[in-house]
Amino acid sequence: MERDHPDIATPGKMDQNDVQGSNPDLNKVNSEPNALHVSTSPDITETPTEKPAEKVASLAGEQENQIRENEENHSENAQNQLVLYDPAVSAAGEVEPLRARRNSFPNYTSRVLPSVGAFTVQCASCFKWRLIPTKEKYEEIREHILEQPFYCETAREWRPEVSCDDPPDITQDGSRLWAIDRPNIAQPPPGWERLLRIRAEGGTKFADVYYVSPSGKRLRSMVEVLKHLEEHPEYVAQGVQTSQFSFQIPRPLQEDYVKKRRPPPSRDGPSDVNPISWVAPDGNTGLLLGGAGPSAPSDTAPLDVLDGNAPKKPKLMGDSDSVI
DNA sequence: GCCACCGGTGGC
DNA sequence: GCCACCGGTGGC
Repeated sequence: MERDHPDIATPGKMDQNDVQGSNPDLNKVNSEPNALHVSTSPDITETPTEKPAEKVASLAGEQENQIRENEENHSENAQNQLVLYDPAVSAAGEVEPLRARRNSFPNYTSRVLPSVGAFTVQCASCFKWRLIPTKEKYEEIREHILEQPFYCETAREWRPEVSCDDPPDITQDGSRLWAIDRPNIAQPPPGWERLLRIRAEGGTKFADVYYVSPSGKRLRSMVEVLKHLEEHPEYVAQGVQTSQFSFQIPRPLQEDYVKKRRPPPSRDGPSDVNPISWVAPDGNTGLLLGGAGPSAPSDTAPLDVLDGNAPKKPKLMGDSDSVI
């Protein structure tokens, strides 16, 4: 945490259109606990001639409208928001350059998967989004977001002067993909890493979570975790418990990011899905994920937590109402 | 041969 | 309808 990332997240114009500030609806959004935002680079499909960055940019533009609609129509609850930024766009060098992702081809990119670019959490009081400097800090906040709501003052740990009077660090301007994260997910055990991998748009699933053990083993389900712990009693001896693992994935705000499950074969009915009707999904709150990138090993997404305590709803979102 | 990513589905 | 889980495989 030393650097604030405001810069990261601000590539562009996001500050200006503060959707939040001017849009009353946003407040509603705030009542959502956490949201994640992902930027989709995936769509960027081919066109070898174009550069990734450009594509991303244009894509972002398209999404904007959609997002706005969502904002307007919906006011669901976002719980945690993550913001990711697309490295390609923002040029961030921050995170590690480590391995190139599988889809990054040598020259032309045929597709780039989105990755979490930044983590944000919404202030429970003013509802502005504050970027969280590191994934670890984000995970720490997320773990207790319901019992310990996040406020701008909380960010003073890394930004001494910040307060609700300051403009938001990031806003939903359509340049990123946002997703809603789940609140209260345990931090991974020391030495372990929880990775969130965003899948390409149009697939059957939004993302995958996996854990990397201290020895580098990737585990993709609780079953695998259990098995691995059995094979490595030393971890158990160190205090590692299954309750420290969660494979819950955030949900994209863009409703059609994930392909719907097969359209029921109705016989005459237009079984075809109509591409365009999306109704406003949920609020827009959320997180943004960025494009893949440099991000390294962990591309997880940052999350932002929003308020766990929205004045209005007594229950936080959560879980119970998952989705829908 | 490995493994990151994706699809598909059983079970709730 | 959702999601935990895992098989398959393209691309390295």
